Amino acid sequence: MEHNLGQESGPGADKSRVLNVKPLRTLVPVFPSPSNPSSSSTPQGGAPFVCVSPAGPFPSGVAPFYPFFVSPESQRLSEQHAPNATPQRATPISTAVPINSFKTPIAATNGDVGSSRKNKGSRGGQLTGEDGYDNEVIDLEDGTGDGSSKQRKKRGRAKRASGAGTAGSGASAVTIEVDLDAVANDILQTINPMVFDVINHPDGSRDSVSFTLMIYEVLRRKLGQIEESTKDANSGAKRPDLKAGTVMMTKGVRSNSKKRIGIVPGVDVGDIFYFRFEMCLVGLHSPSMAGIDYLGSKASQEEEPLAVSIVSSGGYEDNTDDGDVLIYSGQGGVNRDKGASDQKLERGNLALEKSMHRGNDVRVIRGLKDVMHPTGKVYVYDGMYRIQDSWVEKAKSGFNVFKYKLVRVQGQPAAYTIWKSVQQWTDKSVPRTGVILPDLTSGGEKVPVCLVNDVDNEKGPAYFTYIPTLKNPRPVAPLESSAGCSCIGGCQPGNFNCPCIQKNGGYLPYSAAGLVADLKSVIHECGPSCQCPPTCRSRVSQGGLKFRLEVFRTNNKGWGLRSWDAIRAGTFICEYAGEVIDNARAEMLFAENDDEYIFDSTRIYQQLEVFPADIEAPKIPSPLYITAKNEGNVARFMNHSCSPNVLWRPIVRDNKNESDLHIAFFAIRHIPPMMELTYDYGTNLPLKAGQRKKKCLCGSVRCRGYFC
DNA sequence: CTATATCAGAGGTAT
DNA sequence: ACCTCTGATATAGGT
Repeated sequence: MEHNLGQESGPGADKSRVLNVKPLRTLVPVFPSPSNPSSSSTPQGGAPFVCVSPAGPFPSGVAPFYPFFVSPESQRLSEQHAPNATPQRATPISTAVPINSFKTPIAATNGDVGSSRKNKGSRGGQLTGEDGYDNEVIDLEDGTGDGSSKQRKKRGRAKRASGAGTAGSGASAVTIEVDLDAVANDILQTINPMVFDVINHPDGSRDSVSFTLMIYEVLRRKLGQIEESTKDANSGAKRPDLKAGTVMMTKGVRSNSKKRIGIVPGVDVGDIFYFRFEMCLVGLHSPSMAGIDYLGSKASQEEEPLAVSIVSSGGYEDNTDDGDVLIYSGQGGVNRDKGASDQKLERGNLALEKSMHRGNDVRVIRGLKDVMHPTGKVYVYDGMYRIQDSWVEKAKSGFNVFKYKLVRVQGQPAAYTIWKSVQQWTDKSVPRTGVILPDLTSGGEKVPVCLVNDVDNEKGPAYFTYIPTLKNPRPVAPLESSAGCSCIGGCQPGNFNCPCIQKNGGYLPYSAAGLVADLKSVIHECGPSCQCPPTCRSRVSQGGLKFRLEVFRTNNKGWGLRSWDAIRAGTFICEYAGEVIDNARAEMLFAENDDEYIFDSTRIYQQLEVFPADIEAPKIPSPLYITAKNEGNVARFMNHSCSPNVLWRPIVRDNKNESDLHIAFFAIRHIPPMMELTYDYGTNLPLKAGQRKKKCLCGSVRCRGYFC
């Protein structure tokens, strides 16, 4: 909540006390106090914020865009305290449904469940009917326009699973059939139809790309969650990434489906991806595996193939020493059965050759190892490169390999070089410049959080004490039984006897990679009463910081928060630490208008309405107010944005006969390193006594103009 | 923890 | 039909 220039130094804040010395876990100064008061923040005297007229909440020229955002009226959080109110939604599929809800209807056991291909003649890519569910029709264009080219084998997708049902369905083993296509269809049915209009626009947009990726993530995680909880012992490798991707392709839920040379609308240089399919779905790079994407001789008006994009991710002996130059290896020369051979000037190799001669630049994606997830990769879109040279050389194998020298086009935003810089800071070969404090947590977290200013002369935020966790977790009446679980080795997917899994609708709340499976209104974690170890997958938010964050000086928003490490969508980042206060104290602080660090769970916030069911989220058991003015963690530095990349969710943890309530922040999109972390502060209308609207400086095209 | 093995895959191009 | 700088899991090796 450092959004306002110098606002962190309130009226009572003595400038000389900025960064006072305090014991462990307290902000410690490493420099003398500024002697020149002019470098200090603006004093509190005048109105620090531009107040927006109540008549015009949106800046002129920017119309409210309700199809994708929930209108403030419809999103107002209920402030009634209904402790046990977690009504089942009437939507076709709620965010969490016990698996037996997905039992394939008898009508759908025709061996082609969920596939729209065979039904193309009558229904094309419509999202309904095939699964036997009688859902409202959402008419989707089938982006392929060709339903018969692929006749895939349809194996019965039914899975067997043994184990007790969810609470109330008894403990007898049941055979559960799960049709993932039907599940996927149900999820797609819950999407706001207007979202598809944006996605299907022939020219992509940031929204189109963003929505596509959000839907893909929801599908992928949900399918993975279901699959892991229903798989039997000897089931083979599962690929929810492919399954979700196929569904999206089949239904035409993709952006920029027309392949093109040059930039891709809606995809920014520096954007990151965690699956090849993501790049495929947004039109950045089509092949699901191959490294070179090109227009065939038919597709390009010319008689020759032309390259459009390449992925360099370690499969060949590429050279990436220079951040702006890439020596890329051609494709081919390796065959599982026949062994190594010379590469030929065909396919992608030929296309790159032709593109070089015609001077057509190509998109470059660099695949890197994901340090947070060593088994996985992260793909960085590094923008346009010019093919400057090509030659043939002998690889280590002794066979000929094509090589292409690509040079990055000037004038593009930094992307891969940011990753290189972070790497250099990490291995200490180059120092991070502008560091004021190497670790403002003073060891309070497992990873240091540095304080950086390479913008102006501000020496640091106002004094506060760093605490890593919420001080007085607010006990709430347990929604159900508060008895913890007895999963000695940690809660396991598919164990429907685990009470914690039952509370999450039959699933673990987090994937094996630690991502939230879905952003349901309340996430139930294991708590002190549970017997599972701290490594339990249901304790993700209790592990402290994982990312190397830094508090940095923004250009115009005071201090902000960002990460050296890339953050994958769905990842827990931190909780909101501070001091829990009651309603009366919160009202008082609001009235004094002197606390910029109040977390207020009752604020209305604007949220992407991709899944309208999210309108009601988050349902918090009771209002929660936290002040982080005097004590807090990194969350207090997160600024507001009307197009945020972070979202909060309430976490409930069992603790004897009560439950502890925490606020956890999750990434809602992939966040490249060094990009500011922001969430939607929301609005509090009508304003509480003494409260003022604050001018929003997020710069988003959707900026509401204010927050409060 | 890092490296290697295994293998079922997907869309796209070419045949 | 053929190709391919995947990705999850398993196993072996190293520190």
